Amino acid sequence: MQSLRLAAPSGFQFRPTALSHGWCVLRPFAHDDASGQVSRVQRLADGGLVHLTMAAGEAPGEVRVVVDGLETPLTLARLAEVETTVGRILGFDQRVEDFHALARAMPGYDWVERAGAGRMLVSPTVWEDLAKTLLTTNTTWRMTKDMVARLVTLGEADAHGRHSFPTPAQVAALDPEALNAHVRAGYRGAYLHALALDIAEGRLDPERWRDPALQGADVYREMLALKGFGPYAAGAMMRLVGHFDELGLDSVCRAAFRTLWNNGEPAADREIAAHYAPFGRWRGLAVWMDVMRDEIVNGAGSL
DNA sequence: TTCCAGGGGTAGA
DNA sequence: TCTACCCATGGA
Repeated sequence: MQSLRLAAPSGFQFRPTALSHGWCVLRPFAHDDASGQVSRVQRLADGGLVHLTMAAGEAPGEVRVVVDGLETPLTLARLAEVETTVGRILGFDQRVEDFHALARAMPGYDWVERAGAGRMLVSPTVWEDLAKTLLTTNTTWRMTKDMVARLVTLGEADAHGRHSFPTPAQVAALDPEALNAHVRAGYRGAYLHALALDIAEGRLDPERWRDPALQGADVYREMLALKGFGPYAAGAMMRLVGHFDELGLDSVCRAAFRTLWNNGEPAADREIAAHYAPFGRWRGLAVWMDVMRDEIVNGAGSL
């Protein structure tokens, strides 16, 4: 076991980042309500499996990471990989200052900067986020958690039986029927298998989408071209690769808008879009802040 | 039994 | 661009 202390960017807050959406409770992530810790098993580039436990550090702007499962002290290469992975998961590279400045000036959004919200918890690979997003479509959150949990058992397990997220090759190695017999993803199973196969065989490189130099419209178009990814799924994925110019509306976003901004009345998507239009290139993030406001500000425990 | 969930694909207008 | 219909799954 080895304990690390990582320096987070200015203004970073652990809790609102960990709870920025439901990802912290989708395997292999786990969230401990009492301690606020986020943990997961991670497969390193050299094949070693580590269990990472991430938490707010004692000092402001510090994140504490406990690494378990491999011989310690870690080699320098493994140490560097763990630091990079944790920084990515917690969005250390996400620049939220401009969004905070904008939110500060918008009625009803001043809490965002005060709470230190705006960073999205992401997976170590875009592939993992794609697979999970696909499994949120047209199903309940409960079912999503169950499908993801079954999918994750295809990954390698550590000595305690805790699995890492399977690689595209591990998922693609099963035939579609066997995959779906295991994951029980319904019609989504074929899309999941095709996605894994495209990545494993090099036809698709979703990691590229994290390049901030890419135009959001181009990334969005490529996401929409994936089977099973419509406006909701592609819009939600955009948030996870650092582009916020799509709304990614789903039933949760519409419900949040109805409650917060429309006197409990249903609103057409064009009305919702008009509300978020003043946020410009940040509108996709503003949508999600409304969804998570109760969880982050009040600890609603809805995850 | 029917409805619906953190929707999307396809066919036909 | 819009609509109708279909798509597995499982809880309410």
